[in-house]
Amino acid sequence: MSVTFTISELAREFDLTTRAIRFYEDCGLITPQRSGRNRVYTLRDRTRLKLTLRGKRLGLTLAEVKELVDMYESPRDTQPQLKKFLVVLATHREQFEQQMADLHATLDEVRAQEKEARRLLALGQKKEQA
Amino acid sequence: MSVTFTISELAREFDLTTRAIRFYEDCGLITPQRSGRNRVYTLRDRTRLKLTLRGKRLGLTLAEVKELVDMYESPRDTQPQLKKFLVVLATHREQFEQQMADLHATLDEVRAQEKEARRLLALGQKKEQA
DNA sequence: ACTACACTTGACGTAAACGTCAATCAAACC
DNA sequence: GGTTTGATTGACGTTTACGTCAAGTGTAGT
Repeated sequence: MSVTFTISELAREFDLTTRAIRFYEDCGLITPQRSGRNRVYTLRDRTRLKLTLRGKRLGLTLAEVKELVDMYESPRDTQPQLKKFLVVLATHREQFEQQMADLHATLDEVRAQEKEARRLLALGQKKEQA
Repeated sequence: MSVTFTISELAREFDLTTRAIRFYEDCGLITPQRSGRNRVYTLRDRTRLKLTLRGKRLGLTLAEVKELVDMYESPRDTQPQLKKFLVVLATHREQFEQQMADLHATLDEVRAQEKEARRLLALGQKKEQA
């Protein structure tokens, strides 16, 4: 059976233009097969596309996304490969943990502002009633 | 007393070029005073610069950062202002919460990969001893 | 056979976020 | 008073991530 997708199916699903999807291919993020001239996307392509968009939402460049996603599928047979893999992973993890801290701080501030604004709003509406 | 900074002091502290700092000024993110031709930065400018960099690490555009940071200092005297403020805040919060979910998922995956790689590495080193 | 529609490649355009000169200016040291 | 040192304002260049035509190809419907 093997599920496949056309480029416009994926475009609709993820709210992208076909141009964007082809661009991701140029960057090596997805490598669809062909049926004649036309691209044929597999579930693996769809997954990588999804990972790409998640990476984008995190502010990664497409090159960074590629490094990450490729790594998940890279060979780790030899000891040196494993060691290098661990080094790169640690680098990425530190960056993500920094981002997590930034995100926590920002969300805390946003929530505090919301709380204060709701307080002021309620206070104002009380006055209106009087 | 009132603490002030020169552009290169800030550049050193935050590991930026002076060009970048001036560019942030062009975007309206900081509005330093002048001493003759030279820019003079206050603690407020420094804070806004710090917020700018945090926003950048989260993948926000400078325009988005400006919207956020400006909002924190915007007037919230009237009811309509407060309501609009709350709407914008909610929008931002949703985006950040999505990002938080993305970040959690990504970090989980990175940690899982690290764990597996460490396992394989230890396993391989055992073999070497034999 | 003609049309419509989806897909293709190719090329140029664009916004964001600076980098990288160049020319100038002003204060400060020797 | 010449010269480093650090600041200024342009102005053009660059990378990333696509948008936007243009022109052609392939297949399905009438």
